[in-house]
Amino acid sequence: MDALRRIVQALRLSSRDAEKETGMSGAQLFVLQTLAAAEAGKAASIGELAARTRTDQSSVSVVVTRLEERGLALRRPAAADARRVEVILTSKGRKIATTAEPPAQARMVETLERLPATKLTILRSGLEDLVAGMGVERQPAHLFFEEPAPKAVRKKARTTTVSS
Amino acid sequence: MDALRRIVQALRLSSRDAEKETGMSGAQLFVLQTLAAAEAGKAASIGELAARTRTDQSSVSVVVTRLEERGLALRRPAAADARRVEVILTSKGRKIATTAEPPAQARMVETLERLPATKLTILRSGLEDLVAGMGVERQPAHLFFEEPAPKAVRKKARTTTVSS
DNA sequence: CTCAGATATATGGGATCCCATGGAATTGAC
DNA sequence: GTCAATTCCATGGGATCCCATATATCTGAG
Repeated sequence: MDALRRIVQALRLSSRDAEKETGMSGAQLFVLQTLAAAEAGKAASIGELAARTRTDQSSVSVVVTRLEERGLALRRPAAADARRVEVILTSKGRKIATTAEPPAQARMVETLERLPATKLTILRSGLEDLVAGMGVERQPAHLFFEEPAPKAVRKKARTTTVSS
Repeated sequence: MDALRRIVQALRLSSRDAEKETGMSGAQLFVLQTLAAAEAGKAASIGELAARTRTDQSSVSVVVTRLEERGLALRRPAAADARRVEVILTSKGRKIATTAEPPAQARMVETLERLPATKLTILRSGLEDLVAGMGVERQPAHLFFEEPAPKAVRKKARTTTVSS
């Protein structure tokens, strides 16, 4: 738990540092990169982004507003469902999404790439156990040099947590 | 990374749930329990609590104010150094600190206790590698059924992160 | 003793997080 | 077609987080 707290704090502080350098917060960058990863010709709604980023839709809504203000993304009503908005990357936003990476995450990637395969497997398995033990829906833990996780049904995960 | 995000979100949501039940937020409870753990006859300063909880002193100051408002803790000038305040648990606060535990953390503890010893060792080692790879000062990763970590020099850790 | 540099903490500012809620749109039973 | 239930998202509210800063205090060199 203390190691987790250290990791979380380092990520937070790194996010703040990156913010100073690039003018972009960690959350904004993360949403940008999530958008870039999702756009195989397909825009993402606020709810989808929220599921992908493991945050609440209201938080994503605010972050997207910030991105809009900076010309990095824009909202467009979805054709199939007027309640939905689609979030589109601008070319400016795409450029940032494909080049920027928060330093702490980069270091985590490097560290993981240096691990022996068996250790990495067990680490993943252990984290998976933790996720499962916390009553979050059971899915393989995907580390960040793998494919993004499929969209989780966020509401359901919440329900499970409450019921425990 | 996704597993980490899930864990973090589950902890956050659990903190919110606990808040609804007990009227105490996760941060407040965590500071309370950190205080209770530290008080082998010794009060803690704001800076010490910040180091222990891996958060900024300004955040702890705000949380302690909240605890004071609720009669769970109080501030007292330190005898040896007039810049310092000591944070003292009240009996009310102590009672809560020793009985309440956020559900998600309890579930993490249970999960870890069920792991084979070898797996647990490797999990700890892997997390330690992650911490080290992120440029945080190198110390053994203590999991939460062990002794609290010694006080880290927080400023120094920050410097290391920046220099990377 | 003096004072520059360092330390401890409260406070303001801004960003993010979740909860709650309202308004608009969608869905499907009747 | 009607309408209750559900869904989607923007917005407000409150808590927490870190950075920056001001004020008070401490420390140690001169």
